[in-house]
Amino acid sequence: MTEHPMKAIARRLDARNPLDDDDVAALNNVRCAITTHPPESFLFREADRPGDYCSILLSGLAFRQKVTAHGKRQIVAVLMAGDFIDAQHLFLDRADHNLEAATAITVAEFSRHQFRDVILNRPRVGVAAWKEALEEGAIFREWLVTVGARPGPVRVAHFLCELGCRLERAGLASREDFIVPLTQEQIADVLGLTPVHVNRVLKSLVADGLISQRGRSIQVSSWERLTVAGEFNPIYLGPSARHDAHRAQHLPTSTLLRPRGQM
Amino acid sequence: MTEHPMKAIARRLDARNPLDDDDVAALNNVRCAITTHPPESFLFREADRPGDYCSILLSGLAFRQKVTAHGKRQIVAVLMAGDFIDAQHLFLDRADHNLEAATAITVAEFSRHQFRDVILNRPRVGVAAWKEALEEGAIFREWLVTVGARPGPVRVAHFLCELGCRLERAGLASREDFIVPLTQEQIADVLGLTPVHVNRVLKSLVADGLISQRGRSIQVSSWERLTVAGEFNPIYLGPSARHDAHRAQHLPTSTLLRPRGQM
DNA sequence: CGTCAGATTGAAACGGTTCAAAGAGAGTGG
DNA sequence: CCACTCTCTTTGAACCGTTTCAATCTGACG
Repeated sequence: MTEHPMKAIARRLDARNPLDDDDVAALNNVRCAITTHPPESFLFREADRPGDYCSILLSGLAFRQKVTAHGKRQIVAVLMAGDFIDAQHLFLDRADHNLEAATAITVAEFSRHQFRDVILNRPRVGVAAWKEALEEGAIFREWLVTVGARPGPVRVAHFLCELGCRLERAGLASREDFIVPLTQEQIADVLGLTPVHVNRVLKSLVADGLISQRGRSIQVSSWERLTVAGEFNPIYLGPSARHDAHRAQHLPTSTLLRPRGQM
Repeated sequence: MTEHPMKAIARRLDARNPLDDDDVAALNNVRCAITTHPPESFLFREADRPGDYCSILLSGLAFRQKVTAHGKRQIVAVLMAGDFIDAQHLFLDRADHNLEAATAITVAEFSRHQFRDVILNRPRVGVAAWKEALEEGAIFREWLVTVGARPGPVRVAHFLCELGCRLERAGLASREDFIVPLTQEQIADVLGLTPVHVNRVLKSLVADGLISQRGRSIQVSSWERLTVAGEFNPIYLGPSARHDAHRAQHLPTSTLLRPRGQM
């Protein structure tokens, strides 16, 4: 908890691509500080020019969101401990979305310019950062599929599967028993549904025996059935996701998805 | 057209972050080749391990797509001349989506490992590549908003605005007169609608005098009215988009979007 | 014990889908 | 140059998943 915050970053990057001692030393030289933010606070807003820092989330849950001209909010990413908050601002000088804390959060802020130099001058760190950024891109694509092409019940199940997997991977929970610190309204804004509908779908998942709820904590009764209900295939989360996670079943797309090299 | 294909890449990267002569020379040393692909051909498929090349689109239109377990296709990105096709595979070794040609396309393929080395060892090139990748991320976020939070007519108008802007920026057309080489079914798969509904919405845009159609070519009658109808704010496309493009009007979100420094 | 945000439920309404059929345009072959 | 074909576009009408509105319930907290 009170470890040097740069260690958290080094650990995260090392998990993507192994670093050597010099890399870690270079990261440790980056100036940084810890800040905390209450729920519903904004770390930056669309159109802002970011300051000279880049940060990762140390604890709590946050999300990226945008608001349409008609006042509808869409949550476009959910961040948990270890995730980069504003990697975009390493190289782009204007925010395209808002970053909001869902719970109380603690954040490690470090010098953007110093970190940028490490990324650009140390290939191993650069590769790790690239993987990090590209994996977030893969999540965006999967979310686009969920929101654009899946019916409500599948969206909810898929979202639960993803959260479970990511929380487990981050060492924060088991994918079969975790807490979703989001209101149903926020879940609705993730999935492009209404809170009322999210509520009904959640109830039906419970009624069907796929999950049970205690407050905001979710117990998955049958991980396999939930992945089928959510058409969940964790390939997009990258190689370190659990190996035995179930591939999506019943693929009527055999021509499209030729499984080549079983992994 | 028959220029050295590496030049196209150098031009694209230079537009994101200025390169010097050595950078360009390093890029020119990367082995590369030109290939062509007919409409509906796939350049790679989900779960594939990419080969040792990385490519950009030289002409034609292509898109990234995924197919759900229930057989619905979602198009998650549209690529036009100059766009990177598989930057993800520079650092990730498994494809998370399918890449399909919408028209006949020509592609410049270059050595993935060589290009990767240039990116990692030449900071100016690295910065340019980062900006490129991060801007695509911003487009994903905006698409998520469109698909998740905007009604059908707004989705269609927004998509037309984005295509017009990007085609103009790429020097391929005027944003007020361009060709969309996609079927209405493909547009539907971009926007998470049915082809029937896309057709009706398109007709209504024509009836309202916002655009006119001749085959698949679109003439924008009033760019301003179209941006309002599409809630289109080009900030997410990055700094080089046209300066006078209209910001989204009627923002009931003044608390969220404080305009700070007019650009 | 009162309050307040969030969760839950019901009933009516609607945006978009589905199904089905007809029209339009481009390319092909006789 | 016409007839044929095939794909894409267009239109109508019934249907349905989701939204909307409104009311009630629940649990946490001061």
